[in-house]
This record gives sequence, C-alpha cells and structure tokens, in this order.
Amino acid sequence: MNYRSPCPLASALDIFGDRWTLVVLRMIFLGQRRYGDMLKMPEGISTNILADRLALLVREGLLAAHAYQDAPPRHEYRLTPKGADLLPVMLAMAKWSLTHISGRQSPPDWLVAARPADFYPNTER
Amino acid sequence: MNYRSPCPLASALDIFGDRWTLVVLRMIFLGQRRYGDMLKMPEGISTNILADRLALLVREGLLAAHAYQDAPPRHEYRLTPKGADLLPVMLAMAKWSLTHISGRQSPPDWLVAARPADFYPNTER
DNA sequence: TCCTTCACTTGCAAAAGGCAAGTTACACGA
DNA sequence: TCGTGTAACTTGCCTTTTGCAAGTGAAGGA
Repeated sequence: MNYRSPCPLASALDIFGDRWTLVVLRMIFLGQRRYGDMLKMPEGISTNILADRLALLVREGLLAAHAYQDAPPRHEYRLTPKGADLLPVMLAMAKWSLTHISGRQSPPDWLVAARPADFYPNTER
Repeated sequence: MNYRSPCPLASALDIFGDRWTLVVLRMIFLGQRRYGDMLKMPEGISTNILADRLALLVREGLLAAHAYQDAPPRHEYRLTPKGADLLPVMLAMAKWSLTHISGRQSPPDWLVAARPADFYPNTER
C-alpha cells in the first residue's frame, strides 16, 4: 500500500477512507461472516463493491478467509487482530453519530461493551 | 442530508466517509484555519476538493466560517462542538495506525492529550 | 500600471461507484 | 438425466466523483 504521507490519520483513510469498507467490517463484528450474509445489509451494497472490499480487507490483513467447505470451495471471513482493533474507532464514530445526528439506532449493548480482544482469532464470542 | 440507513456508523460515513474530509478537519485541529494554510498540507489536496470539503463541513455544521476582514471578504474556519467532538474518532484512528502501520508519525503530544471541549468556540487553545 | 496574493471556479480526462445480467460449481429432487 | 436452486462472484455499461491544470476576481503594493 502506498500512503500519501506519514500522517497516521491520512494513512488509515488510505485503507478504509470510503463509504463502504467500515460498513462491511461492521457486518463481521455483528457476526455475519459470509458474502451472502453481508449482501443483506440494510444499506444495500452492490455485489462488485462487496467483493472488492472483502478482497481489500484480506489484502490489508484486517480479515482472513477460512474455508468452511471444499466442494464447491466456500469460505467465511474472520477478523484478525488488526481488524478487531478497529472496534474503538467504529464505536467512537457510532457514539458521535448518536450524539449529533437525530434518529440513529444504537448498536447492540453487547457490542458497545465489547473490547477488540473479544474478537481475536480462537476466541469465542 | 440523506442517510443510507439508521446505522450510526453508516451515517457518519455518509458525512465524512472519503479520503479527504477528515484530513481537512485535522488541519483545523492543528491550528490551520484558512484555505491557503490548508492547501499546504503534506498530502497535496487539490483546490477544488478543498473548497468542496470546506463547504460540506460548514453545511453539515462541523465547521463555522468567521470573517477576519471585509475587503476583500475573507474568512477562517473554526470548529463547532459537532466538529470538535470528532477528536476521539480521529485520535482512535491515529492510534490504530501507529499500532498497525509501520513508519507513521505520532501526532503532537498536546493533541493526543486534548479533549473536544478544548476546541469548543470561545475557548482558548 | 503592473505584479502578486488569496480564495476559489471551471474544464476535462481518469477513476470509482452502482445497477443489472451473466458465470461457475455444485447439491438436490423429479 | 434434467432442470432448479444456492453461493459467490465477474462483467458490462453508464453515472458520479476525483484530480490536475488553468482561469477568475478583488484587493494591495511597487
């Protein structure tokens, strides 16, 4: 990945500074690990964008693909520590929206209370 | 503003989910309040994008324009509480980058230690 | 009068986004 | 064996956004 500058904020935005990447990641935090599950998100993502963002998240090491069957080959996406560590960023954004935009729906309580390590690989949720 | 869904994360991204909006806001937190100052950012923003994002930030109520001279009319941009309250989001992103991307430069210590209220209108910094 | 600064605006080509339709690989029931 | 269904994408095509460069207008100074 080619970063615009050494600024940590700008570099983070080089990875997930768009309207979809974090929304896809949110679906994973909510337990939707498969392409088909994520397609059903309420925002209505298109199939090519979803495939593109999943590939990006794997390429950048925020998600890892795990096979759950061989024929036909199918896999689900799981958070890596790098991906799970974005939880505080996403919760901070949600909190800001709840404060400053009317009519937003709160995330589930268990998610608000969660910590990144709860989503680390080989940890139950 | 038309939000894609009531999800607070998606709604936040409807406002600043792009590669430039938060880096413009960062310049304000760093004390660069004028168009010309912000143009000098190390990422090299183009003039039309900067003008567009400043207008968006004012329209969405994260920044307010204050005249500092009349002829020709010139103004500087200042944070509103809605804008200042994004500080925790931006610091969380910076912290994530410092942990997971090598070679990032830390923000100044005073900024890391700051709280949103330090940037509220009519507060010295 | 001419040059420079500041804050934009405009034009245009390139990249990204969005919708719909198509593809591949397999399972299952008739 | 044939057709239907499911899952996960890919492709085409058009629209929107982005990015670079050049232009604009209103001072101010030499």
